[in-house]
Amino acid sequence: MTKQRAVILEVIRSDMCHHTADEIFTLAKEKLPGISRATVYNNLKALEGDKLIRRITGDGLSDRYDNSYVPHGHMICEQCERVRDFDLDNFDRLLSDAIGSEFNSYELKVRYTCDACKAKGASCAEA
Amino acid sequence: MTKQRAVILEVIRSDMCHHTADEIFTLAKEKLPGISRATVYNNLKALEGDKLIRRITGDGLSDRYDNSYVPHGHMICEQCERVRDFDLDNFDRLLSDAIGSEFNSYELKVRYTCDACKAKGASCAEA
DNA sequence: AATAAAATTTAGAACGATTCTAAAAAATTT
DNA sequence: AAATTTTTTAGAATCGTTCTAAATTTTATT
Repeated sequence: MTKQRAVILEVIRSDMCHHTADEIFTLAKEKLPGISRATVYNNLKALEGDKLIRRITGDGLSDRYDNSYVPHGHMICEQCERVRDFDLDNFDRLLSDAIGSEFNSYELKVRYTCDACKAKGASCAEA
Repeated sequence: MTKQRAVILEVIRSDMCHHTADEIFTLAKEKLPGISRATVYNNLKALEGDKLIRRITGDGLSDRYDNSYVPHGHMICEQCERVRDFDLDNFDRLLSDAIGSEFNSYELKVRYTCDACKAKGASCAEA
């Protein structure tokens, strides 16, 4: 656990936002100005390997990183792109029944419009 | 509906595989040798806009295209990367209850090891 | 049919996110 | 403290996708 890795993990754990690698790079640089982009990517990969974080792929945009490794649902507002977590009861069982096999992991993303955006605009940083 | 678009749609509908843009480009070129990569991308976007196909993002790799627009689950073998469809009963209802809101679409991907790969290797093209 | 206007195609450049590379620095082992 | 291994750094390279501008095709108008 180098100091770079510690800072990166701290950034990811410091709030509930699901940051992109680039956001993590920017935030980490505030605490460790000399840090390199490659180090961020290296450590994000290592941290996921250690099951400390989880990469969320496929908003079509950049990947994001979740401060929990345990699979759960993500609800993504199509207006503000804010990502929230949610859970489904007994979903693991439901899934393995549906596919007729054990599985290694899953990814569940729901696109919707959040309450805030139904009225006005908002971004993850704001609320 | 230009002849390029017709060929692209035909390629996507010709089998159950969930092809990448590049695979679709290669297959389309067999029928229309002069076709350009940009045309494939343009038409994939247009076809999704017309709700004739659905883009599947985030295997970490290239996006893939589904010959159905209706959301459903995808089970992805981690060995051979073959993608299969599956459905969950009443999943729309379950989801909207879980997130406490209506939603626009969802994406559900399960990573597992398919039966074929539990024994040997296999690719989408083979079986 | 001829003309004009609009939409589509093409080839390749540009782009953004991520990965790779090689050298320097830091950490660990002996 | 010397040697070995791991990590970091900066920037180049890569990959998938989007953009651009010119050429072509299609559609609409006479």
